[in-house]
Amino acid sequence: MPNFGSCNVFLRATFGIDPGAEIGRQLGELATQVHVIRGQEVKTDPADTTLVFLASGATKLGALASRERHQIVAFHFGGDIFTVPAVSVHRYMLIGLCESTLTTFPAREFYDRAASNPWIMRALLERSQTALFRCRDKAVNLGQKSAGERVAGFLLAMWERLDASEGSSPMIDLPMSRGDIGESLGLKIETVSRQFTKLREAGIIDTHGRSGVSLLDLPRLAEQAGYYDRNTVPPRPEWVERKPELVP
Amino acid sequence: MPNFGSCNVFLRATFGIDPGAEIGRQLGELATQVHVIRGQEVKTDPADTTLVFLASGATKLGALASRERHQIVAFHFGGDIFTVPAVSVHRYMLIGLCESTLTTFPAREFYDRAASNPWIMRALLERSQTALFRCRDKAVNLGQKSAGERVAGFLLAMWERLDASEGSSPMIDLPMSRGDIGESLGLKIETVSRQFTKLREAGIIDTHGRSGVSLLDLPRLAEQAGYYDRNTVPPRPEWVERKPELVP
DNA sequence: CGGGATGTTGACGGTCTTCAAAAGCGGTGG
DNA sequence: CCACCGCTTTTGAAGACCGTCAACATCCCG
Repeated sequence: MPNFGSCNVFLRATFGIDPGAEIGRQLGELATQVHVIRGQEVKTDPADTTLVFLASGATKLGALASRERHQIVAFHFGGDIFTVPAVSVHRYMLIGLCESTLTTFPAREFYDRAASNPWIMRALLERSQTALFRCRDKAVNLGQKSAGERVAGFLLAMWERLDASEGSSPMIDLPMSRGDIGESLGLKIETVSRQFTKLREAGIIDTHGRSGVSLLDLPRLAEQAGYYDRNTVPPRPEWVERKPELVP
Repeated sequence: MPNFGSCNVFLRATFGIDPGAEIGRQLGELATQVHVIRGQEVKTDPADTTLVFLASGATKLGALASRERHQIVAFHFGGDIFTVPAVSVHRYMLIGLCESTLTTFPAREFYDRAASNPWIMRALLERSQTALFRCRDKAVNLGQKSAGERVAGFLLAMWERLDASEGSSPMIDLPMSRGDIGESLGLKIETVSRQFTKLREAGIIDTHGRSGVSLLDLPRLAEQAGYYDRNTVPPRPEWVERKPELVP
């Protein structure tokens, strides 16, 4: 039985599809409406990729490296479109950070039906690449950066994605716990906490309760994150210090 | 001036396009043929994403976290299609592991021209997702696994991708140096070397020269990689030990 | 066969984790 | 409105793992 809930909102907002159109009906047939509360898992097909539209709320996409070792590979917020992979070497799971409503589709069938619509495929491709680029940046952070750099970088990334109010000192309201942050950054909760304390003592941030964070000094925060310079174009010349080796 | 080299091979092999077709001509106009030797960088547009088809050889896609800190986010081999991101918080660069020939396209324009062809878009989307899933697995490894687990997992992944000869004990010929492996796994070269030594002393692998590795005991190697069990379906039940929290 | 790059091994030190306990927040009920 | 209680967060001390520095061995190419 077709499920026309936030699915229609999704199709219209993301792809510009009139829900009354034939393609809208065909895709709507694949939709499953899901509502989760904080901490609850969204069940996805372990045998095939699931396409997810997060209508409202926030979720974390995590993987099990082994029992007791979780890695969060991405946070998602209202309006996001993403995929939950089938089980391979790691098992992924999608969990609500707060009360959230979402629409899920079996990815393969969705693609089959959407293939004839250039706009949809283009939108899916670009969002997939955005996710890939974010994931690559995460890999760089996990592989090369210290705990302090990771936490600072995390705060900057969240500030950009949560689009804080344009006050004098940007303030963000983190929907995830310190534990979630740790699992996202490959750090233990105690280490995350210590880094928050360091940034607070340095006057770079301030914290309010469990979730409120004021970014008092963005340039210094970017510096702590280990970026060259976030606001100017990165260095262009001389990238070939890794010897080009003798020409044939 | 259109460049019809391995581009035609690419279009035919990947998308089933007859190079004589109009779409083939239009895409061919965007192609740039590149030939690199070991250690040489493939120049890509810092301002826009580049789509790359690797006709033959092998490359590494690396990012600069800062000067002197590189992270390799992916290795690619002949036949692979992938993208090199524009410069954002990190600068990416594509470097040959050995003599390689490839074709590059400006991604945006390629997508514009290919949008009307469902097959191409579908193929691009699925390859993008493959890259995303690999990258997520890498993030899990970097964030949660020990040096020993990372090296063992790396060898298994390379064995699968390089498709070793079907001998009694699989043997692979690594095209990348220990340094490259370290940069891929977020470890220093000395640590990688020590882990190789451990695996060799345990009788799990054997090494021949710089690049040859025999995988003498695959099950034990998978065990060292920290996987539950690579050959059976991962555990299905009881995944919600993270309390679903009180129902409203 | 020789030289330089690549890889290996050892000792030591720093960063993050582990283990343990105290403090703070936030929701519930009086 | 305030006191209580559970859970999250913070803080501290000790230990493990990986990184750093340095020396040596090996491989591969000319």
